[in-house]
Amino acid sequence: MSTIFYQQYPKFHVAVDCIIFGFKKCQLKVLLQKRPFEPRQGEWSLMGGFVNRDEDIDDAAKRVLRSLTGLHDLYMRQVGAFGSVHRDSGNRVVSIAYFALVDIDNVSKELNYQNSAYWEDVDHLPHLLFDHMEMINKALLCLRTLVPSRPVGFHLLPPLFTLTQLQQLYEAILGETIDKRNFRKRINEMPFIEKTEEIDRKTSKRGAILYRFNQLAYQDVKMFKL
Amino acid sequence: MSTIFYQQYPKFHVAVDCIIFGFKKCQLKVLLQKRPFEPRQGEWSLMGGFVNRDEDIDDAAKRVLRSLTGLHDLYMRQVGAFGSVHRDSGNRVVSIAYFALVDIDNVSKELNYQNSAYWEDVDHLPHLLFDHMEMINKALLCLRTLVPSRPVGFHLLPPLFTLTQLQQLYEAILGETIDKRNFRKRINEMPFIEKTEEIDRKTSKRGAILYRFNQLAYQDVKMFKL
DNA sequence: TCAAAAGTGTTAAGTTTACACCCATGA
DNA sequence: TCATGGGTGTAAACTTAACACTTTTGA
Repeated sequence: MSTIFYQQYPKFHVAVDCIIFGFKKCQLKVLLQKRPFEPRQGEWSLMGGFVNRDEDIDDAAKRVLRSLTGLHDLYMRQVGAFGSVHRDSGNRVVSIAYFALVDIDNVSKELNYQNSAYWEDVDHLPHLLFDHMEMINKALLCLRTLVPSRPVGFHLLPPLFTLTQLQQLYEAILGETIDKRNFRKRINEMPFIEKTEEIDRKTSKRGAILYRFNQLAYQDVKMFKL
Repeated sequence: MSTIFYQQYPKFHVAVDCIIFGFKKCQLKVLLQKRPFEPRQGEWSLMGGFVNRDEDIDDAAKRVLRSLTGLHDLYMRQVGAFGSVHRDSGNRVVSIAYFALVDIDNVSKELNYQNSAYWEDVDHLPHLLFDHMEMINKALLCLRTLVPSRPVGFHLLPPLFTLTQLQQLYEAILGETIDKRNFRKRINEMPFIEKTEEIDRKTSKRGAILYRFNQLAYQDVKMFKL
């Protein structure tokens, strides 16, 4: 074909970097890697990987996410492309950042261990390699913009959750306290957040009703506000 | 350095594609190119270009934008990276989309002509090359999300504008009609949208007061709502 | 003199916020 | 029996939405 046209132009390494968010003990967390190889071995970084020749960039991100979590279907969105000339000290690499939301207990501890990956609180992050902090900040911005108007927070929780857990999740993401009664009033108005028969007894003596997010019921309504 | 590490990984062409928005006659418009070269000569497309070896991707976008508009400092934001394997029928190309907002009368008609570029209404777009329509749709989404909470619309207007123009701009971007009195009430509460002494007589017999957006005054307030 | 766009306030409806006490249970 | 987290409603403040007529002037 007309591939000759393209030959005069330079080529670049293209990578993906993944910001994996989790939630535990009222804290929003990111999965960081203590880089297990050179260059810059031992430094904190996001988990990344190069895009393969016959692989969509989204699929490269899925592959990297899977390799670190063991999860196949997770919520993932592109954050953006990072392409400063000297962003990677080793070579010119254009990297595309993705963020993912996972239920932290579903993530393979085995794979985390193998990859020297650890959960760190988003508001106590160590110094990071290259422009990875910038990537996290942009991902956080995406998340904070998305979360009040789309029911995405549920991906960070187990399938059954209490309203207290849900509220603490929103407080952690948005960085502000929410009035308990107002919060529950709003949640109760959403037909796709369903009360179950189950009771959680782990966090209180009295026990708390467990709720479930019903994706199908949400399809009918398609409206969510904080 | 440790560049050996990178050598085993594939390299790709990296391009930028620019969605240039303008506003004229109550219509939001995009600058499209009738592709003047092979492959796919004659098809409608966004204006794009390959990233140079020692060029930040943002700078590549600025270069392309300048080459088509003649403008140096324009409002520009990244939309995202597009990297499906077969998105470009010629070769594997990862493309990063940017959108820009311009005052349509500032754009060089000369350069538009040289590049076979034409302004088209966003809601009457022709069939476009590759995934360029997808890029425009994502850019529109960005714009529509941004516009009600950030004072970016002004980049689409001349330095002095009437409130009717401003309202029509918002109506065109958001695709909904706005109540005139409510709109003007809100605008009047924003100290950084300043009345001038000038009167516009082009669009009405009576004449309309011209306003100006004061970027510095906005820095102090930093709040804008619709 | 009339057509066409500019300009101007009030009221009702809806939304958001603030706020405090009782309940159930395991230790 | 008491400490802990779970659960519940109302009223005031604020924000948003709906609505119609007068002004100016060039043709």
